[in-house]
Amino acid sequence: MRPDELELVQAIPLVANAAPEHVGELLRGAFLQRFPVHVELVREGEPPDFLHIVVEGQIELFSRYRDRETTVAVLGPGGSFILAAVLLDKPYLKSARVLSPARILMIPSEAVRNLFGIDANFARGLTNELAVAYRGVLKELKNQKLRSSLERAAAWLVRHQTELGGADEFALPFDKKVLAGRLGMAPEVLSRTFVTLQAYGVKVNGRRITIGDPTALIKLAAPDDLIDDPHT
Amino acid sequence: MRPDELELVQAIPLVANAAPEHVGELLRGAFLQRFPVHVELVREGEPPDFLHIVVEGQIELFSRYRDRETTVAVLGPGGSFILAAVLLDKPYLKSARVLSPARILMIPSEAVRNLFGIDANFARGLTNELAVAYRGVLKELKNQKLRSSLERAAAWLVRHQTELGGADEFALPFDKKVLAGRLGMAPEVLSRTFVTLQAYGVKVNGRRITIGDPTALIKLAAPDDLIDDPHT
DNA sequence: AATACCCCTTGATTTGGGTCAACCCTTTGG
DNA sequence: CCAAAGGGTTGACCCAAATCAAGGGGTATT
Repeated sequence: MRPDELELVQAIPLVANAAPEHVGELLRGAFLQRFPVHVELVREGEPPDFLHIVVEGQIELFSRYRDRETTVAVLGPGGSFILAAVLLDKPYLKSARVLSPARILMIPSEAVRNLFGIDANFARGLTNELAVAYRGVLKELKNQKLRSSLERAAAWLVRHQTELGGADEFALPFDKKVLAGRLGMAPEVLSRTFVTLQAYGVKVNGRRITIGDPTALIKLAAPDDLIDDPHT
Repeated sequence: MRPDELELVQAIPLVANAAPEHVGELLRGAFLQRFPVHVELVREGEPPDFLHIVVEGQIELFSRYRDRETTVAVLGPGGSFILAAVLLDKPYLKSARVLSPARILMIPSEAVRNLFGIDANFARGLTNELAVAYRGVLKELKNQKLRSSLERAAAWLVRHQTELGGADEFALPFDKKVLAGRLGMAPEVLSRTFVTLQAYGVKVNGRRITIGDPTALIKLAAPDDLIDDPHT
């Protein structure tokens, strides 16, 4: 790994948690690699060779069953995946593909497990990350079981808007097809949902979204910290 | 805590992971308490005062949103809940109620967090538990998004049967109403689902279930270790 | 410049599952 | 012994969302 890459990698919170004298050990067998769009990084059912951390780009996590497929999450820089599989040394439960050109830090899973036993601070960091991830999936499960498609879409818009600082106009971070998967609906349904949302002041033009009447949208979405807030 | 209770509690895996000299500290402020049916043990949104471990009985974990409610999981002896909330010191994401008379070990969350930093073995145990829980919710999310009601019911029967050692006749562990919630469908739908399952050799008489044609049922359910197996 | 491909939208139709209401049966309690 | 309450089933109906099919519009390719 080149010096500038090393610097980049050491800035990642998970890595930064490890004591300086341990970082070398952790990264000895690690790669920082670029991947083009559409590449499938990991496939569910395989044994966990590496812990993956997104440095750049977007990664879609999804699962297959019979002839169906569902998106579980979309990760951006800073996101890590298959942490639980690495810690338990059990097969991946989901697959991952590259959505937009990405750089991924791949740390051998054995190195992660070893350091976990040696470096308490690193272990603490991993566990926190895992706890946050746990709560994330749980929120997603609640989102799916408790809300309608329209509510999910509205809530996603509200949350995304606040994450972007509250600007009343912004661009979708990925294709509508992917968003539909993330929200748990067919692409056609998302299309119609956007039409319905016009009545709540939402204007859609390609990837550009305008929130014309935040109050109305929020009333529809009924955002709930225990479902939507990524930090609660 | 009485000596016989202490013995019972020390046999719990999570507790047994702690070094003997730490157990006293962990249990100093702990309770082992009995609760009658219907009691709501924790309510979502509240701050996490205790880590809860089920010693006896059944606990339903559920969430509310608007006027809806959904069951997230049903725990038996050995199950722990709200571990992630305790570790992060963030509000509970789900509520818990007693389904059948229960004994619960309640450990002050601060004691858990303190010992986590001191006792590496205890920390390892907690993290493993958390990782297993993470994978559990993720499987449940896949179950919901990838399968139909009929498939979920069939898969549940298959899995429950194998967990009971493969007997072709067994009793439902809780009310059908609760099972319906767990499976993510209305009680009426579960009723109709059981009727449909007759064509696959399933006989239902009150709580008694008979699996007449395991092959047919398995073909319908298409069980998948990455969704159904609690240990994978 | 023409073609092919992909993303998205729109319409028509189907269907899985929810809701409402009536009823049965069992259990509990006065 | 009867009433009340709660779990469960069944029928009728409705609605949200999936599916199927066609077509529009942009972009990349040759």
